[in-house]
Amino acid sequence: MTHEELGNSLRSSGLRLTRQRQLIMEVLQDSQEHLDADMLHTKAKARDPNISLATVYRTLAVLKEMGLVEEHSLGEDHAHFEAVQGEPHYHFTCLACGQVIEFDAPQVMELVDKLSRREKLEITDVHLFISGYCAQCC
Amino acid sequence: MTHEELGNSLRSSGLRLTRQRQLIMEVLQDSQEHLDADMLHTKAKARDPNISLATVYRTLAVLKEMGLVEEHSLGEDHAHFEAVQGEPHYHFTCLACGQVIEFDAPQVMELVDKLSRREKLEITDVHLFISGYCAQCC
DNA sequence: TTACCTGCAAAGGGTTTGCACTTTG
DNA sequence: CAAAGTGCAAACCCTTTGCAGGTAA
Repeated sequence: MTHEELGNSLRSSGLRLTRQRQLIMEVLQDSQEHLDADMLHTKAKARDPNISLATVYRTLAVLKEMGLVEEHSLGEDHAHFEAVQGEPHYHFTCLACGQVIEFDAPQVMELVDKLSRREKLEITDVHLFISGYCAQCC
Repeated sequence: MTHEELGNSLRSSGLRLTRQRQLIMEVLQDSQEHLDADMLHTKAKARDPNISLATVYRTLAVLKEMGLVEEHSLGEDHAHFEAVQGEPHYHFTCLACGQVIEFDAPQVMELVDKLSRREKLEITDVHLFISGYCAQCC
């Protein structure tokens, strides 16, 4: 997602492309991990020392609403965020070391499609989250 | 789960069966909904006006640890709790009316088993959570 | 120019904890 | 009786919000 693409997406919703919004999007995209709001804030401050945590939260809400960012509860008491990639995928978290393993599983969307047809649901979000202990920590 | 069964489970972990713990377990089992801590506290107070919210939280932690209770994040900012039933099952929440639909899906555990073998994981928890709009709210 | 956005600091709300007292085994 | 559990209130921590000043379009 380029500067222009982000700007267009925002403007088509009547929103503005600010320095802070672009920075937060960049940090999310540059990061392979699943950042929480505080880590994101820290990384963003490295490039804009004045950016506030409130802006981080407000921007995450905007980006989520636009479908550019996903929020996950990875078993902790606070949220983690991730720039939306192409294919849907899911997460395993090790309760000992905290490592997150991503995996895909097309069966999940098949199952969800069946369910939504059967129950006439309009699905907006699917989260499959697994926790336990990884090979190193078992 | 009877009084005696709960007592045995607790004692085998070096814990005690208190009036409060039994009450909280009973309220959870009698309830079909997915109660949050506050609703559980309210229902428990109907039978023991002195029971505190802190005890509810502490007891939920104990029951979770023992595998008798599951905690779910149903898309809200606070947790919901449910006495563990026989078969694993999953949840859909309507973003408009808040209704929760439970469904089972054996494919999920198949998939999880494959993943755990491939990655040599020891799985302790599996949560599949779907949100969107139900037939009435679409 | 004028909405919209930001930073700051304070408020909010669910959850946890320290402590003195009570209760279980 | 000793160890574990409870109630109360305060502390915690993540997240949201009110407001005055700043900024994109």
